[in-house]
Amino acid sequence: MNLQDSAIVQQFQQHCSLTEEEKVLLLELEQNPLKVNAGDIIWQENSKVDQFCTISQGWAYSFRNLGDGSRQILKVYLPGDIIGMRDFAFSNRLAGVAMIEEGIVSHFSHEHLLKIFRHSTALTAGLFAIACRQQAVLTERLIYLARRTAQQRLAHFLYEMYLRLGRIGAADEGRFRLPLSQEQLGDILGLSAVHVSRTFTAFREDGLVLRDRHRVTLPDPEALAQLAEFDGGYLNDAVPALFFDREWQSHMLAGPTARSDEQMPGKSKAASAD
Amino acid sequence: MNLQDSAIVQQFQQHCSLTEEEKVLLLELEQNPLKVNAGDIIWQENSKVDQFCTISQGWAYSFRNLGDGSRQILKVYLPGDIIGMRDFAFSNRLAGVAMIEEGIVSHFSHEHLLKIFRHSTALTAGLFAIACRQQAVLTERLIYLARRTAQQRLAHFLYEMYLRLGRIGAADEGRFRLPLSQEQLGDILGLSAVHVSRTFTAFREDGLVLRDRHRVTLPDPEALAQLAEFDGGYLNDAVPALFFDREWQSHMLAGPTARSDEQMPGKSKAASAD
DNA sequence: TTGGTTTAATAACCTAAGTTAGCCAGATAC
DNA sequence: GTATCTGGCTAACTTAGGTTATTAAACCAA
Repeated sequence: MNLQDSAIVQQFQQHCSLTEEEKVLLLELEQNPLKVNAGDIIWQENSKVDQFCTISQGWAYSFRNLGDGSRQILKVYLPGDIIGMRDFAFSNRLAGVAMIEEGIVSHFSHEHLLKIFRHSTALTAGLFAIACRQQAVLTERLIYLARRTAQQRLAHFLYEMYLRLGRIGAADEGRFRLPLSQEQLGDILGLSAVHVSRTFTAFREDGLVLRDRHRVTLPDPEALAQLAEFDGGYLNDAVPALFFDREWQSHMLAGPTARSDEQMPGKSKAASAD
Repeated sequence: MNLQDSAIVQQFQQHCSLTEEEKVLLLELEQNPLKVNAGDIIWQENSKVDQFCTISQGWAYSFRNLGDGSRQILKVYLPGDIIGMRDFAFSNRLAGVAMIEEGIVSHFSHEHLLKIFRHSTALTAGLFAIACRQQAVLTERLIYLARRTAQQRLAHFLYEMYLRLGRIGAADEGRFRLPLSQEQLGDILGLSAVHVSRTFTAFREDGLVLRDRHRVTLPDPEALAQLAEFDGGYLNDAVPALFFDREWQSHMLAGPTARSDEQMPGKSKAASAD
């Protein structure tokens, strides 16, 4: 694993220049790559929290099995995402995580996270920002699960995936691969599989979404976004605090002890680590 | 404001011993107390993110106004909570915050948060844990908004408030004050006010919840929890990482430079900062 | 190939919750 | 005092989405 291959390093560098030490700290997160198969459980609900994990290939999702036999999918993870950081505050997992398709994951420990906290304020702020972004994504989902129609929910999800996939180069011109069954989509959106099917049929008739198995085409992504009342603010924003922090550091550390690559990025850019 | 008055310090000390420097860092969060009235807007949706805020008296809530004129309440804040940390990663507020009743809030800056990151790994981990807990609470809400009936939603919310209020000494024997109108409850639970009323009526007939204006009585809180399929794991858990960190520090810093109050708490206890 | 399994489409029917409206009880104002 | 307003309760009606079932197509294993 070198610098260019690391999706994590790339994400941090989108909004913040990194020192060599910081790059090493991040690369260590991907030190133990492990090949996993479709359907593999990364960890079970209620299992002991001993480590976190990054995903560098494949799709995964976190889920909760509910008392009535149904299931809620909480989040879909794409390459470059950090999995399970929420469990930092808990001794047992609040949700299970499973692979949607085969891929590569790397485990890292609590201790490593604390090591980052101790050694780099910038990375700490970055991780904190990632946690905040995850909360924002969750909040957005909460709103549309609570208040929107099935069409809006599906439209919102598809458009969000379109944006996320676009950022990692896995979508172009409204086309992307979506390896999820309608049952899984239902578990994401709080809908029955039957109603997901009905909704896709309605979208097909309106020419909003074309779906052939796992290939999805959005002829007019913006129309979909409008239907979903999609407001991208929660995905596409700067991290002002990081920027400020670098300013502060270079101010205080100016002189022979200042780090070598301490330039300000012209304009801090969106992070997609969620 | 002295040590004993600070709800924030108390919360951190529930699960981690603090050095004097750390206590000062936390106390500074409540340096600028401001009296606010019922209905006052702390900040508006989309306004610029310039600071965060702690609440030491009164209730508040965060909300989003939706396109169709409806509104979703995202979170209810009680004394001791930190408000708006999620916005750390954004330049504009994703949600507004308003007071439910009069109270006291204290603003603090981005810069102060970074100062904490720089000066105390323990506080950083604690703040990170708080952010994780907030995510857990949000996740729980997402699940019941997506999957549960109106009765379960209301039962879950009431029981959660009962636990949170109990922890700050504002509930006893199933009785507490809940200064929320049925319309506000509907905005929290994704229900119409009419249906909230119907659900309260059903609970009253079943003897599960008695409500007189803002006084709520739960004759049998556990029955309510069972109805809601309430699993308290997301509220009541240790923060193992903090514990580990102290162990590490005392290991490395042992000797004359070790801090004075560096004892391990017998058993780390739940934090309620969410 | 066959037969089994998963996934998807559609129809028929059912139910939980939304909507609208009317009414009453406390507050608050004049 | 009376008028007004807000919050809450109930009833009647509507609707979005759930449930069950059937069929067909795609995929997979032997």
